[in-house]
Amino acid sequence: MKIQESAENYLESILMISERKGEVRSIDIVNELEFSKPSVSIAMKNLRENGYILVDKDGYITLTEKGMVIAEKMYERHKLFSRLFVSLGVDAKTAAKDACRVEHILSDETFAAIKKYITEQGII
Amino acid sequence: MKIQESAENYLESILMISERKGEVRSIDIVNELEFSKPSVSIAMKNLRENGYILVDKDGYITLTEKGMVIAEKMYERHKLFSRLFVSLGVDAKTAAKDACRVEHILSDETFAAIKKYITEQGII
DNA sequence: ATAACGCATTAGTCTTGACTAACCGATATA
DNA sequence: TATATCGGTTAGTCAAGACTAATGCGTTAT
Repeated sequence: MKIQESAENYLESILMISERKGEVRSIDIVNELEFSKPSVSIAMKNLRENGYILVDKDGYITLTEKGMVIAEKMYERHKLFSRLFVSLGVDAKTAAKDACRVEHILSDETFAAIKKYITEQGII
Repeated sequence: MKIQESAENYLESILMISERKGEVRSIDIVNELEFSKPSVSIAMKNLRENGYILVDKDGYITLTEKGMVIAEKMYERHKLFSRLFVSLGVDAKTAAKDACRVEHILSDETFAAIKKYITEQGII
């Protein structure tokens, strides 16, 4: 089963929230992403059933190894593109919004090439 | 009505085909994008009904002013990103595929910033 | 003249991923 | 104790955008 763009996004959010506040429940994701409770509930059910997250009896969510791999990949891309766009003069909010879309669609090859370039050039 | 990503893609293809072979019918788009005939037929119906294209009695398609504006915007972005990715060392096919996705999702602001940078740096 | 082909369309289906309305169960509070 | 709130779930809906199967309809070839 190929992971979908929306699933990648949820996993990334779980990682971001857990770094920020230490624990993650569905309601935190609702507030973070501004999706409805049912939307998040159904997404968490799918992630759980496919082995990307664990949910304890009190509703606290943790990433599995498999989920963490994806979350970290997306988070790295997100940070890189946000910073890149801002350093090119884009407004922080727009940069974040664009990064949030771009991060999911680029091939590994293209991402690696961009990363290499901006690292070598010392752009960010 | 906000134009959708898929509509932008069809308009861009119409422009590319018309530059390449002078005339465009639905079947040319089928061959170009490798979608099914019904998918293209329905898409053309929507573009026609929303004033982005004209279709004559023999099925030949032309862009309206409104359609051309979008087609050219996407085509410019496509060319810029393809060339950029290739110049960073990405395989041409992958570069084209990634450009084809990125071109639709970036804000005007971010695209302008990228364009400015790569022009100033003489990258492509 | 009839069969075959090429192009377009119609009808109906599927998946992704969002939504609202309504409800459940636990905890907190008047 | 009755009720309100909070977090979560179930059921059902919607839109975008693809698909297949089948049909219509000129044109070409037998």
